[in-house]
Amino acid sequence: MNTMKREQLSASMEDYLEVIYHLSDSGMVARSKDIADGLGVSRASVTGALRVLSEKELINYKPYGVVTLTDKGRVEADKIVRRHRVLESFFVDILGLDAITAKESACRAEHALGQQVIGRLRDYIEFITARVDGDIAVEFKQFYREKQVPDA
Amino acid sequence: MNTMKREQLSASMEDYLEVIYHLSDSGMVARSKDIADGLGVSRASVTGALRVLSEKELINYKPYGVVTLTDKGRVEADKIVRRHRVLESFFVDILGLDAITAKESACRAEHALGQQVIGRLRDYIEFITARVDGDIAVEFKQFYREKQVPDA
DNA sequence: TTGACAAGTTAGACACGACTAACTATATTA
DNA sequence: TAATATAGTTAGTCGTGTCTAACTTGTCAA
Repeated sequence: MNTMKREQLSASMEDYLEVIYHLSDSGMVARSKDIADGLGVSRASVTGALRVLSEKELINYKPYGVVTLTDKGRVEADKIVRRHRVLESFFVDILGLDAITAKESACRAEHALGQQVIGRLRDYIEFITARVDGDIAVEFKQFYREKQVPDA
Repeated sequence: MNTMKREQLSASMEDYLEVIYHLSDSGMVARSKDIADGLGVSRASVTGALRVLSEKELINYKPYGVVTLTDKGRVEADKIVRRHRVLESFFVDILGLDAITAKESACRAEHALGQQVIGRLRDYIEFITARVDGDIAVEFKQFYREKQVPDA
């Protein structure tokens, strides 16, 4: 029955997990230094976070050892990464925001929105993207450009 | 030249300011008790927050006195409330989420998204809402309903 | 006008997440 | 293989935001 721990991950811990996921993803082993660099945080902070994630059984971790995701950790990281991707896609493909703003905003908002909102957002992107009668993204781009410079 | 303090408000302080704004809005004086109830926080926490907001010159506050927004505070609160409203509107009017989920999500996301994203979102709502060729919100509602129950 | 209750404050504790400085382990390489 | 550089950990501190318990102030009704 899985002990039913209510332990929601904090935004910080989600960030750590996400970076570990991406580092593992790109073939490399997730090293403490890389995690620190990836999050702009001290190595000492990483050590603390690794202990927490390890206690929650989301990563395999021994002091001075390599860091890998457990199955449970991969599932969690997957959820986070998916949330991130949906948001980033929405910001770029629907709102037409630049890549940097989109990524930064997704990073911050991904911790604040639940599965219901993200799921609906995913549906919305699909819905808008799949429409055949006119390209709404293009039309919207024109709309807000005209708005920005009302009479230039 | 306004001392140019870079002091961004924390999410918590934004919440306090927002509640004070709404309490003042509805004619009443913002009492510590009401702020506490509004945020689901102890009265002691409110006292601490009021001191902080007072130091930042966002509220007028003396121990045991009434709390009112300064001009600067009203400007800040206004920004926060506007962000909140744009998000809530997006969640309800575009994504078709229920009022409760929309409000809760807006409360959490409003601290994570900057003016650029919120502004673009506002434009998007306007753009979609103003379209004459078909009601996209209604079409989308149909879309995700069919999606939820693929063959029921 | 005073006594009781409600509202507000203070003091002290705690959790979280970050930091620096100093130490230890591991790797590299001469 | 021994010296050294790099990576990782530990210990201790800090800021933020929360809490409870105890105290103070304010208010209102008898």
